[in-house]
Amino acid sequence: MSKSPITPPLQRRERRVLTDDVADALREAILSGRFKRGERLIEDELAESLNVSRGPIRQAIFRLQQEGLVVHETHRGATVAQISLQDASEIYSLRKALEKLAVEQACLNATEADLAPLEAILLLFQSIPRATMTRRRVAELDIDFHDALFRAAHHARLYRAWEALRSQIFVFLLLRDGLPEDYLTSWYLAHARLLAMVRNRDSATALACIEEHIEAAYGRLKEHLLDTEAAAAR
Amino acid sequence: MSKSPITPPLQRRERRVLTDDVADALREAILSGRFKRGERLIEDELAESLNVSRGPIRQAIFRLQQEGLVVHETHRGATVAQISLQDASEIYSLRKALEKLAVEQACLNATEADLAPLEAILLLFQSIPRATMTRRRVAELDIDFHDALFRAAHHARLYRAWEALRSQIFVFLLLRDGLPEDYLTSWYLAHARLLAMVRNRDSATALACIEEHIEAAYGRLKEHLLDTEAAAAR
DNA sequence: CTACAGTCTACTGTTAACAATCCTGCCAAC
DNA sequence: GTTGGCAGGATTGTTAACAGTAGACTGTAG
Repeated sequence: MSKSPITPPLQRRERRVLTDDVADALREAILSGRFKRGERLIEDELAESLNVSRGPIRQAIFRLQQEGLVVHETHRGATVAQISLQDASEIYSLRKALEKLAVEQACLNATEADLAPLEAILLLFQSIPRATMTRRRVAELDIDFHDALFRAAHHARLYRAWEALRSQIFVFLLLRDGLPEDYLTSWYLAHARLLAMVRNRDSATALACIEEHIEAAYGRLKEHLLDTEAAAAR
Repeated sequence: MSKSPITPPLQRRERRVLTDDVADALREAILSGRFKRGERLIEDELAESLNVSRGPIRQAIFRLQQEGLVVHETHRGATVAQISLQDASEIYSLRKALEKLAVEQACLNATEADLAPLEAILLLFQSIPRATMTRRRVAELDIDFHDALFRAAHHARLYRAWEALRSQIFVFLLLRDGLPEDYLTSWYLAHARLLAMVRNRDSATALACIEEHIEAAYGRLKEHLLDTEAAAAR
């Protein structure tokens, strides 16, 4: 996920605190694969390597647990979360429910200013030469698009539920490594269509659209997971 | 919410830690109204009154924030969350989405053992003399019933999303203070019907049922909030 | 009376030392 | 060979002291 480009004007600039930095660092380390799945996160080690005391590390770990990137057991410590087919099923079924609500609410509440970021992401996507496009870059744009959609819904609790899923979805998006041309074009079309429908306040069609979109994403993911699983079993 | 009566067998008895106790104490204090809405939670005070250092208090506050009972701002401290009509709308729209998914998944995954607690709660409800029934007791049974439903869905992430809403819903259930006879009977009927449908794996009807149930609950709540708001304005 | 600057206090954020728990490896007993 | 203690080390949970910030308070000038 890229840092949000526009800081909203005249809003109380929320102060960053050590825990925030630590959480960002750990999240990045996990997402970039520097920490392997299942690896233990030892507070002392992290504290030393990040030059911080254990307090902020501790809080950051709890935050990442809430994001689903880490599992923590009392007196046993934290480990990087592992993902299974079952997890994928959970994540995408919940995601579908949340995105449907988001679309519905966005159709009701979104102003044109809320939709501008979605438009901007699509334009940005178009402006990037296909040759320089990386899997990671697409994943970031994808997450940013949906993030903006959830923001446009103006539903704080829904947004927090989405936050608990977001990083886990990002992990999935990074799994595959090919970037076929037809994926890029269909990515653009699907998102552009969705935006148009929300803009038209066409709730029913938008709902069908997002549902299909998420299901397609899950289908591709599942296929990939089954493939790699089969390959690993060999 | 009453403590769960049956501890599941052969499961790693998760050790309780100070943070857990503190979180429970604070939650109880908020739900019982001992802490008023908007009241500041001062770490030092709480630490002293609970005879614990500030560490566990801190963590407990973050946990309650995640449950939506408390809002926390950097360098400013935590306050007990206040609820508005807008919040009620958010909570019930999200709740509807989550419960629909829960019902769907429960129809797919629930074993008879998962449904037994639901049955038990209904029996318990019947066994309590109407005269001794309190608003709080009904609220606890209500939350417990839905909690068991979410458990029966066998969907860890969905359950965590529900946990982030549960206490807030409980607050709403405690708001009104009358306990009309027809409310009690319709409560029983609605929940019994829902259970029967899940047991029959009748996903479509169960979905319609839960949707109606949540919408009715929201309708009653909204009416009440508008009433008290109007009364306060006078 | 209002607007503004500087100080002061109460509180949160951070640190580092202390206590409790879990896990490992070892050894003895059966 | 397997089971059951029993140290010892590694790691988390807890505490208490230190550092930094936000908001209130005071006093002064316009």
